[in-house]
Order: sequence, then C-alpha cells, then structure tokens
Amino acid sequence: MFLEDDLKAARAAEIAHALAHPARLQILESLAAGGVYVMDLTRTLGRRQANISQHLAVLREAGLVRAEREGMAVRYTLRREAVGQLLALLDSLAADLPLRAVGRRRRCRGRRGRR
Amino acid sequence: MFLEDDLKAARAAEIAHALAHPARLQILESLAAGGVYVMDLTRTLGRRQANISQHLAVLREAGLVRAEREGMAVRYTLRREAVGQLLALLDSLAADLPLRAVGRRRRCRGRRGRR
DNA sequence: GGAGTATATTCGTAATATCGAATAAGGAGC
DNA sequence: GCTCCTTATTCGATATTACGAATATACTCC
Repeated sequence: MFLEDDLKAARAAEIAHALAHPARLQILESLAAGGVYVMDLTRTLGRRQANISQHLAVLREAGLVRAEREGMAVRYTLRREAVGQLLALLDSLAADLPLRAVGRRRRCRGRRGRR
Repeated sequence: MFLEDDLKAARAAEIAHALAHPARLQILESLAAGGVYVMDLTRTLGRRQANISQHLAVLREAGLVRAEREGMAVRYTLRREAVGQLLALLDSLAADLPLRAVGRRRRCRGRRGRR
C-alpha cells in the first residue's frame, strides 16, 4: 500500500502526524462523542484558546475534522468514522505498551547477552 | 480514554508519532509481511543505512517493533498485530482523503462568503 | 588477532513544531 | 456605526526532528 505509492504514504504520514499530540488525541476523543464547540474544548482541556485553535487547524488540514459555523461559535465534528477506530486502536496499543516506550529512557540495546 | 489519562495520551501520541513519517510507514508495511533485515530495507526503500537505522530506533522506542539478532544481521518484526490494523486504517483514510490535505496548500475552508 | 560485513550511534545543521502573547476576523445585538 | 463574544492567525522564542557523514559496535571467518 505505501511501498508502491509515495503520495499515499505522505498522506498517511500526515494523518498520523495529526494524531501525534496528546492534546489532539483528546480533542478527537471529545469529538467522537459528538460535535463540540471550541470554547468547550478550551475548558475541558485546560489550554489556551489560541493553542486549541492551532491544534484544530492541524486536524482540519489533515482532513480529520470538519468545522461548521453555528452563529458565533464553530462546531467541530469528525469527518470520518475511521478516526474513531484509529483512536480505539491507539488506545489499546498504548494500554499494553511496556513502560519503556514512553520515558525517553536510555534504551537497553540487545547489549548482546540475550539473543 | 485519553481525556482522563494523560499518561496514556502521551503514549498514544508517541505511537502516532512513530507512524508519522512515510519511511516508517513503509518500514512497518514491509515488516507486516514478515520479519525483514535492515539491509533489505535499505535496498527496498532506497535510503541510507544510517537513516533506516534511525527510523527503526524510533519504531523500537515506541514499542512497535522488535529487533532480534540473527548472526551478523538483525531481523525486525512487528511487536503487535494491532500495528497492521493501524496501517490498514491509515491506508483507507489516506485513500479517500481530499487532496487538499497533503499539499501544504493555503487552505480553503468553508470561508463561506469567499471574502 | 585482523579483515570484512551488518547495524547502531553521535554530531552538526537545516527544517519543523509547539507555545503564549498579541492581534485579526466573523457574527450578534444595540 | 460600536461593543462584546467566539474563533483564527501571526509573531517570536524555544524545542524537536530529519538527514548525511563519520564513527562505533557486534558478529563471522580466517
């Protein structure tokens, strides 16, 4: 799939990149439950409005969410349901991932012994 | 899932980040078909050995792949099959993503009134 | 031990991401 | 028009990433 189509690989990488930030994952999770307004996100996530808006721009440009004006506010919704499946998969992977993966630790390289 | 667990969100973001590069997606796709050696990847992907090794390190630290020495070579395999499902989902999303998402273009959002 | 092969890491640099502060822009209501 | 509320964008500083080149490490064979 990606090996023979560089453009598709680039698109997929952009999508993955859009997912690659805790705040954006939380935004998407909020959206998965139904459309929400930006103001709700700033309260829920405890981040500056500008910051939320910046993250939303990343998600928008990746094609993962859609923005619709409703009067003064803007309602965001997931553009595809596959996004919800992606979240679920990431969640399950994150759940049973060995601790080592996160803490930026020294890495234990085979250092031979084992094998 | 991520809203109430910052650590899990961070892990999931790290996993997504590991996926967020065309070369790493291609590496994972190669691995999905069965273990491969680094030398194979350098040939298949047409990248420098050091570069492949650097990308493999990212995948390793994210817990997505496992490295096993086999004599002089090192064989890499997917650590979890959920990774294959992630790839498939990314592929389908990338397939029907509107073009606009990739080209870093000026963004055309509803902008309704055409300003 | 030495030479050769396969893989990993370090270093320097250019490109990119993240964040807050400030500012701009859309819309409602007066 | 002006003001308030909501959201978006720009700017500047800092941090992180990607890459090649060079170097280091692990292993095999002689």
